[in-house]
Amino acid sequence: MAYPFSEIEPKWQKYWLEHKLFNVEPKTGHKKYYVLEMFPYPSGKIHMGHVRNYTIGDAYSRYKWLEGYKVMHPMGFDAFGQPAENAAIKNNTKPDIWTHKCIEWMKKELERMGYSYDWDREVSTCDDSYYKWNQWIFLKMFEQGLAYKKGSNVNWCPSCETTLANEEVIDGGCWRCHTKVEQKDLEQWFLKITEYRDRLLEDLQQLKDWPERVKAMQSNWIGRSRGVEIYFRLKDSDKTIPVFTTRADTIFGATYIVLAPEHPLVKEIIKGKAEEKEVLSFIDKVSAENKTVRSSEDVKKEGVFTGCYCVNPVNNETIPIWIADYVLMEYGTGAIMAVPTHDQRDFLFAEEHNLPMRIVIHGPGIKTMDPEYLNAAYEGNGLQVNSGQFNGLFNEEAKIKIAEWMEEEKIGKIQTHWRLRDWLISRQRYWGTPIPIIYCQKCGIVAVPYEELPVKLPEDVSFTGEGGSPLGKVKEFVNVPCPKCKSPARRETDTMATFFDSSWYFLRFSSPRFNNGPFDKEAAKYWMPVDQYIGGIEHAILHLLYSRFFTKFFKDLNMIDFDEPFKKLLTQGMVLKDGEVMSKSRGNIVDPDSIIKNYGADTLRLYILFAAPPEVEMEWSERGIEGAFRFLNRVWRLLEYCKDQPQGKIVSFELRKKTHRTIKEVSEDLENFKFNTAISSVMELVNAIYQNVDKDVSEAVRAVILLLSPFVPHLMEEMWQELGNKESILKAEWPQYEDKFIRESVIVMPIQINGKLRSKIEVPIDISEQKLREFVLDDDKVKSWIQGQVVRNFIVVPKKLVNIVI
RNA sequence: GCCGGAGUGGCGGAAUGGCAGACGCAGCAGCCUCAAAAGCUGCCGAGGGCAACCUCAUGGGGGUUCAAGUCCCUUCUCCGGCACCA
Repeated sequence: MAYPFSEIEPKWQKYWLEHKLFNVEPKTGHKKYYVLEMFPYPSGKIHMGHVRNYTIGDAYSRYKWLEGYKVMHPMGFDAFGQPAENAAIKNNTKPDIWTHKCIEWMKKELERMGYSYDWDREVSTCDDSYYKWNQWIFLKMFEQGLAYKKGSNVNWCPSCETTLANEEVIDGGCWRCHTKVEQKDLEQWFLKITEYRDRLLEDLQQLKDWPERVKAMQSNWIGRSRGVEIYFRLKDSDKTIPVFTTRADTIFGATYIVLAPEHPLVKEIIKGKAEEKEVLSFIDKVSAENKTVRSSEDVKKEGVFTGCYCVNPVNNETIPIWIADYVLMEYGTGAIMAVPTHDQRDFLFAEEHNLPMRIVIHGPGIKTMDPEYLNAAYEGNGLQVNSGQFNGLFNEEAKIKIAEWMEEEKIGKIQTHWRLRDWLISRQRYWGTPIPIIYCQKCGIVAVPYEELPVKLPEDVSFTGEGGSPLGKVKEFVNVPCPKCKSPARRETDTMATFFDSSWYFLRFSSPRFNNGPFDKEAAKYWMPVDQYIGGIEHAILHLLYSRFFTKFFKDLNMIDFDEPFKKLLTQGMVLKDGEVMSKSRGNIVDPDSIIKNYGADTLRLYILFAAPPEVEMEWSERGIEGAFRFLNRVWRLLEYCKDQPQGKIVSFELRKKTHRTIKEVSEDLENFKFNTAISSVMELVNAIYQNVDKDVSEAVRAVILLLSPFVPHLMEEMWQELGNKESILKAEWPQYEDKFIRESVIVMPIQINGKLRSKIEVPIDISEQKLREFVLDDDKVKSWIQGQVVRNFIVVPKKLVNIVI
């Protein structure tokens, strides 16, 4: 008979909720802990990804409770966003009605999993009590010049009919619908995240408990490159062309320069030259080419000579100016110095067009100084040659010396280039936070006064699905007086990207009902930073970068006193089915509901933690679920050996040892999120109990119940109560192991001969080396192995093993 | 190309430089049963041997060490990020 999970689980869920066991308030003298999982978009249904994410957080959170911490473990909903608009059109309803219904369903699903949330702290970003503070933050940024509007070439998703941030473009497609992103010239709102680029990069070093790959991804995205801007004067002119290089050490080898075809100087310098026609037709050809085609790697590098020359400022050499398609206007200055001997792209281009070369770095592998014999550029390190007063220096050193010298001579400037661009946050959608700005004919761009916040989303909006910003069609919303001069003005009809909402929700949780600001300074001081954050790797750049930016902004406003919002980060792996991500289109979704129905939430929780370490991908297996279920039934039946037992049953010392060791192992594993091995240790203990059912197993069973309770909370509450405990297991203490059971008096010592295991002998743990040697050499197997051979070495690793070298 | 991560049985996965494969899944055998299910017990990397046991084995090749899945060098493959980025 399977254990009655469908009765046990709802019973305890109700109990936890009614007794408010997970509600916390700041309290002096208590250790606080803040566990947070990335809050979901309320689609109405949870999927296995949620289950994995939230089960990891819940197990850890419950463990921290038992350890004696006051654990804040909140949950909320990232409730703005496009799917609600689409659903509203499809189901002929309104986004807010739809969203609130979804939130209700979703909450029920989360409750059915037995998660330990403090529901009193719940927030939804679509409530005006929340988005009011989005607007407040926006206005603070606007005041500081960190939020600004500008016209530029922006990413446009034709399917979502809205703009996208650079971070939202994945492989040239929209992050949500994968539609190919187009470019459009539009006036849009940006946040000056670039103002924080140094700190966003440098502070990554503080994040000791973040995964390397996340830090690497952010660092790549921010993309700092240090180098020198060098000024090449045009021959017979006062004009200069700046080029950017990270290899100032190769400047003496620059034998020509190359401009991007779009470079503004090109048309000017070729005017009247014999080459003008050819150059213009080349420019036409390149501009007709698709941008992605042009930047793909295997396309041959093409270019033409402009007929113009410039002067290399370090040696006054006159060198030709070319234009080529492999130089991009978007990066650096749109112009490069070409050093074919030490840059492979320049090398290929120079060979193709028969341009001169000169070696300036002498690497260890280079035998001749004659570039004629090169068949590839040498991009490694070496000593400077043909480099004037820098000859003989190691190039890495020369790189710095040359840069400094160029600055002194005013022929160059040390510079840093960044890949990170400002964050485009305006969206031409309805279901988001209205941007609190009014446009006045006389006063220009005017901020909505703080006391008029929130600018509420109008409710009676018709969704036709025919495109264009829906808010623009609501006259009462758009037409307002200017806050300054009271003359008729027009309200901004774009809304904020939803990533704005999620960039600070972790702070809101510390004081979710606070109405004098986005969060209460004191509460934030107590709870923040988040001690443990858990979520998917897909947010490695987007959400995590934006949240770090907001945190630094709040620090600059003196609202908080720390730099980084998330102390420790765990990125959980995806749940796969048959080697692929579960998705509707693949039709391989396993619905958590059906698993709960057939096996219970405890089984699902146990399985998902046991099947793989949390940070790696896990393959879904129905057999695995059955195994987990089998194990829980086995645990449930342990009660038979605890209740109504005959008096005078003997306590097994071996079992006590196993029990205390298990406590030690599970505690250590939990600290390191090694749920899979923690569970396997408990499984071993359960196996050991079944080997000892004729003895008194009560201590061991009690340990099993406590150790499993973070993973399997409902069943363990039930068993805890069955053992006669009156209070919730959450009021119990995490078990402590006793040293005397961990220490061994006798151990089985493996004996290796030449590193290979040949025998084992049982010896007292504190045996002297002399005694041990005697025992070992007296062992029959050892004798037969070393028979007639000389023992060259006798290595004893105390309490570990013996290795005899013969 | 640069940066980050990973390669261990049929499968998921264990191993502070010290007995490779814990635990689970699948498989095989037995017990229980009229029978089945459930449960319980045992076996379960490959090759050799009646057996005791031996040999090989952690992507490949070198090295350090008494001892390497683990450290170093090199190489291959896969996954992720960035990239004609100067």
